[in-house]
Amino acid sequence: MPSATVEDYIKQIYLISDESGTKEVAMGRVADALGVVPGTATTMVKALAAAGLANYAPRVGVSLTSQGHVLAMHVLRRHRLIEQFLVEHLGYDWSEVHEEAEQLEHVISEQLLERIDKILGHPTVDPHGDPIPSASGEISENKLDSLLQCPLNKTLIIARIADQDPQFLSFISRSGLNPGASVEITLRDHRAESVQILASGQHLSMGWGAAAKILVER
Amino acid sequence: MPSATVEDYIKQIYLISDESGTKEVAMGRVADALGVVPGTATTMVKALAAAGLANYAPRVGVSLTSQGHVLAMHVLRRHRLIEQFLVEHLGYDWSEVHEEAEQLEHVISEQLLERIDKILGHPTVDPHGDPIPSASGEISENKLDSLLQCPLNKTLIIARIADQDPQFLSFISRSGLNPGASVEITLRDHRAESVQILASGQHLSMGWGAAAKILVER
DNA sequence: GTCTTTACTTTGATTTTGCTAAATTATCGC
DNA sequence: GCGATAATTTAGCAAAATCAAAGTAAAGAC
Repeated sequence: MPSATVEDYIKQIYLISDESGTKEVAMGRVADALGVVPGTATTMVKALAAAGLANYAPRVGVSLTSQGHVLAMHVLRRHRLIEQFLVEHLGYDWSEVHEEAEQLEHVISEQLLERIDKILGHPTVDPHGDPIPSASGEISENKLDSLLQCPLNKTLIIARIADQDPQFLSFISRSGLNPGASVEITLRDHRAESVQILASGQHLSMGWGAAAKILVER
Repeated sequence: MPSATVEDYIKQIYLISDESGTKEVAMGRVADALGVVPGTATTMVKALAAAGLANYAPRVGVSLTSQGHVLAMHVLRRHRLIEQFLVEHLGYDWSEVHEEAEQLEHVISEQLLERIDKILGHPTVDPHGDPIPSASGEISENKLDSLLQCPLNKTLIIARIADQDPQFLSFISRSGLNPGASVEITLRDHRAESVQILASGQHLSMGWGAAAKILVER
C-alpha cells in the first residue's frame, strides 16, 4: 500500500496538472506544493516512476501513468467523500473540513468509504463543489465559468470554490458566497483588476485572483 | 505528538495492566501484545520512560506515569467512540469495528472526536460494552461478573465482551450473545471446564476460556 | 551568439522510527 | 549452587523522507 507521502505527491501532481491544463508538471511546482526543496521532489518523483505511478522526463516534468491516475482518483474520492460526510453528518462548515480530510484520507478503509458514499447518496461533488471521482475512477468535470469570464448583470449560481486555503475559504464563507448561493457581477474593472459583485443583497468587491477561484454554472 | 506506535504501546500497557489487575506489566506481555521480539519491547519501553510516559524497572516491568495514563485514556476514548460511531451511524456490526477504529484512532482530531461524542449523546460504553473514558480521562469501570462467576438459573443481561479477536466476536455475534442480550446459565461443569447456556431460546455450551470473556450485569 | 539567470538534478549524508538476531545477564524455584 | 525462564544489551539493519550544496542544462537578455 502506498504511503501517505506517496499519495500526497500523486494527488498534487494530478491537481496541478488538472488546474494548469497541461499533462507534464514542472518539478518546481511539485516541490512547492509539497513544501520540500527541489532535490527532494526529484528524488521522490523518480521513486514514483520506479513504482510505475508516474512518467518522469528530466528537465521537463512529471506526468501520471494510468496506474498513477487511478491512485489519484482514489485519493481524491476519499478526500472529497470525507469532506462531504463531515459537512452533512458532523456539522462542520464547508470551509473548515480540508485539514481533517487530509489526515483521514490516508487511513480510511475501502469498506468504510463505500458506506459513507452510500449514506451520502452517491454525491458527485463535495462541499467546495469539487467533483468526486466514482469508485471506478471516473470524474466528471463540469465546464464552469469563473467570475472573470461569466456574463455581467445576470444572476448566477456559485458552483465551486477552487481553492483550499482556510483563510480564503473563511472569507468566502463569511461573505455568503457558498456553493449554491446566487451572485451577480455588477462591474468588472480591467484597469483595477477588480470585480464588483452583489450577493445576498450585499455589494462587495474582490481582486482578479480571488474572482478567478469562484466558479459559477453557465 | 506521539506516534501511532507509541500510542499502541501505551494503550496495550494500560489494557494488560487493567486486565491483570497489576500495576507493573511484564515486558514479555508487552512484546506479545505488540507482536515484537522482547528486545524491541525493552528498547521501546525505555523510550517511553525517557518521554515521561512510563516508569520502567528492569526485570520487573513497566507501569504508566500519570502522563502515560492520560494518554492511554485519550487513545481508548478515541478508539471506543469511533467504534460506537461506526455501529450507530455507519451500519457496522459491533463485531467488526475493531480494525477500522485501530487505524482511525491515531489520526482523528480532537475537534472531530468531540463532535462524534456529542452526536452519540456522550455514551459511556462502546458496542462491546467497554467503558469509554471521559474527555478529562476518567473511566468508570462497572463491576461485572463473568459467566464463570454469575449465579446459575437466573436470567442475566450481557454487559460486555472482553475480547477483540474477530473470530471470537463473530462467533459471539452469531450466537446472539450481543451486549444487551439475555442469558441464563443452566449448568457449570468444573471437570469438563464447560458452561451450558440458554440464550434467545437456544442451548449452547462453551469452554471456560470463552465464558470468562463474557461479562454480565450483577 | 555569448552570457547570465533560473530551474532542475545529483550526490552525499543525515534523521527518524522501528525493528531483529544473538549473546549476555539476572531471577526464581528447587 | 543449578537450570530454566525471562529480560537486557549490543550491534546493526532497513525503509522512508528529507536537506545542503555543488553541478548542469536550458532559456531569455542583450
